[in-house]
Amino acid sequence: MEGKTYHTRQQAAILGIIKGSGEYATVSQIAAQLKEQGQQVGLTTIYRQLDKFEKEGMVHKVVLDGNHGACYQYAGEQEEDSRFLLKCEGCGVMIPMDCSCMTELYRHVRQEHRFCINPHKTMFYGKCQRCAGKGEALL
Amino acid sequence: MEGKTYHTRQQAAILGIIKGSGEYATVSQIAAQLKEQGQQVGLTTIYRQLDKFEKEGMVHKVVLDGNHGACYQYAGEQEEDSRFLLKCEGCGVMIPMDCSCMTELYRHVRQEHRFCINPHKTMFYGKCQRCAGKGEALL
DNA sequence: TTGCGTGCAAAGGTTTTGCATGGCA
DNA sequence: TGCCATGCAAAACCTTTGCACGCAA
Repeated sequence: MEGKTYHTRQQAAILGIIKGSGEYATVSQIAAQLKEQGQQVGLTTIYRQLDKFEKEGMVHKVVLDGNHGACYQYAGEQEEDSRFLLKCEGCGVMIPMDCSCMTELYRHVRQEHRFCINPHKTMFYGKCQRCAGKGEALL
Repeated sequence: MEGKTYHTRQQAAILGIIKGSGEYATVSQIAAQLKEQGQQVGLTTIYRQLDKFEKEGMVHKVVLDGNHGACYQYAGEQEEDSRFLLKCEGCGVMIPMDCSCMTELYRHVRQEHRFCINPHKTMFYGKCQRCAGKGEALL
């Protein structure tokens, strides 16, 4: 059902990057970090490796408005259904959150709405405290 | 604070399309529908009008993984904080939902997490009942 | 008449694909 | 040695920008 796979220098390097920074990173950011390390890796390879990692569930992919390019994050241990992502429409910052209220919500949606949510792609847009405070002034 | 704006044939045509279908539509889909109606409108114009509409709150913009291009929907009356969007990772269908549980969640996040969510961009990914049933078989 | 709106062309990004080469097992 | 992985180049997309012209007010 599944062809064999090889372990390569590039694969290890990419994995090292996204494991290292627990943050969400775009393909170009990953490429830049690899370059800094002297580990030159082609963009195509990064795309293909991340796609594979995502299918395996090893990394999570999130597509955001405002950003250029999708964001990827190492899945790692955080095997909780209580995580979710906030992205501020004001300053663009991304804030990962963790709260049991989400576990509750997921259960509700699954039971009442017959839809099984993938917690790792949950995305909320809105305003962080600072930006909400500014009102609509400078957007 | 705000320059004057003109009403144009193109603006009316675009608004007509997104008002007509309550569904989410991409720019290219809108362009295609306009063409069908014999209402030729340049892509640039569609982008600029939708951007303006979004800033005015007249339409909502959502960026999705799997889709090519952002999706826009007429805001219309639905002035409720209880709506949210589900996108099935299996078959790609988008399911709008409406449930008071979200109003509750938004309040919680605002009070406990100091983040003010924009309800119209809320996006959940997951599996609809049919696709969840299929297990991981295909895909 | 004024100046916003339009649309073409071109540029700027990200992502995908084809294909020859490289390298793991 | 077999075959997946790589990476370059090119293509395919979506989206934005510059600029001259059109048109609403």
